[in-house]
Amino acid sequence: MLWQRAREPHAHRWSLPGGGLGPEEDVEASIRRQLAEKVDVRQLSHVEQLAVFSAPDRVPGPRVVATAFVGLVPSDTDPVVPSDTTWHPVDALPATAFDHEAICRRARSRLASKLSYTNLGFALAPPEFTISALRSLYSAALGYEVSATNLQRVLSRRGLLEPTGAVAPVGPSGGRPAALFRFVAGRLRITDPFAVLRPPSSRNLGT
Amino acid sequence: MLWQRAREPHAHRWSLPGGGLGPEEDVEASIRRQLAEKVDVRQLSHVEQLAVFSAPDRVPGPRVVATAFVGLVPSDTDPVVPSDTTWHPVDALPATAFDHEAICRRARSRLASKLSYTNLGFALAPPEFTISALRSLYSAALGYEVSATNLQRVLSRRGLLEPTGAVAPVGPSGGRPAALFRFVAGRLRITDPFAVLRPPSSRNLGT
DNA sequence: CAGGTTTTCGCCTTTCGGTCGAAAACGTGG
DNA sequence: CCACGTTTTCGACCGAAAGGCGAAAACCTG
Repeated sequence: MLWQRAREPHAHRWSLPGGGLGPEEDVEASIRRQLAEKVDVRQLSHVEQLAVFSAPDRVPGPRVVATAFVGLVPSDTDPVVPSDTTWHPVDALPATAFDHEAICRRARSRLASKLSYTNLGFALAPPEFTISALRSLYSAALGYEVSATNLQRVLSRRGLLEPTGAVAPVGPSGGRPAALFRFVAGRLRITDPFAVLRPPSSRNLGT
Repeated sequence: MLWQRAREPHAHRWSLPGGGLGPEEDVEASIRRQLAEKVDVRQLSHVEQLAVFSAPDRVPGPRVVATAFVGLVPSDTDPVVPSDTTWHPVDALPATAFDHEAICRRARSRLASKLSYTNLGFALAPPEFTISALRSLYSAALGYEVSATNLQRVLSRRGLLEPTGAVAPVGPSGGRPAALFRFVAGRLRITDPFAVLRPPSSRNLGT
């Protein structure tokens, strides 16, 4: 989500939301406050620090050190945004201001990595979804196609997926109606990565 | 590596090395400069940003926003340090200043996670090592025992390990002399994590 | 040379991930 | 109402990865 700068520097270029750190807040409170001016922050399903960007010349004029965050919203949310603000596909960004394109690339890389070895998928998915919808989400976020069969098995084995019992309405071209799933409650915050080199005799999975 | 504060605030408590950001440097250059006052920074095998700590009351007096880094040195290095500075086991930290204990815990957690799904092990190991020495390193960093057999197999399969041909001198109680290994050159920087949910038909491993 | 110690290696089992194709469950059009 | 296309689901198979175990190897000491 970018907004188009009206004034110099970098007028007309697109910019990440953000702003100065207030005296009574930490950086996460600050970014949530900045975002609240753009969207309904209650729709944020996940927020995490990305990195500090501090090159002396990253912005013209006085030195500005930025703490970049990754904020995710479920794919079904279409928040109302101000007129200068729109969503852009991360693969086709417009001309961006300052180092914001590099920040976006880092964020995209972080997302792709964490999708694979954590339960972060919950943050991208709507409350209920079909496996093929989830497959599309993962494929888009990872940048390559994944198998629906395998995706379902891997997430299920990790104890993340749960069938709702309902089925989705069928599409215009027919086909078997898809079962609806949700991420299990209690796994809606990011947890430990799924590690290799486990402790010996760890028969603790799936719970 | 902590140094003991001589003056208030938090006199006599132990503190992470660090300091202010200079006008002509980014945060990584800054932390390397700060560390250079304590140790030989050429021994640093890996440096990465950890997180920003920015609670308004994290230090008394004017607000200080800190960008914390993780810096690793190989286990065989014993750098000369100033008289106020010593190494401490991360499981038994002394009384620390400010929020530095929380920072250490986060760093420890980050290290344990990354050891598992990246090639970060190279940063902890000396240039040459035996498998059991490496096993000790991994066990200490992860906080639980790992199998030497499995560790060697996993790292070998990832193409990270290479035998030197030499063997280590035997210990006082005898036993078969251990073969020496090294991390393969070219893998001495952190690379992409080893991901699950791979793209279809990716026959690209081991190279 | 017997006994103790440590490392190494091969074998086995389990788990995991990837692939494929058949079957199921819908529409639609003759 | 039946043949056909479409989409989803599921089971089966396979290879790769990881964990576990014990025998063998290679050293010491007495």
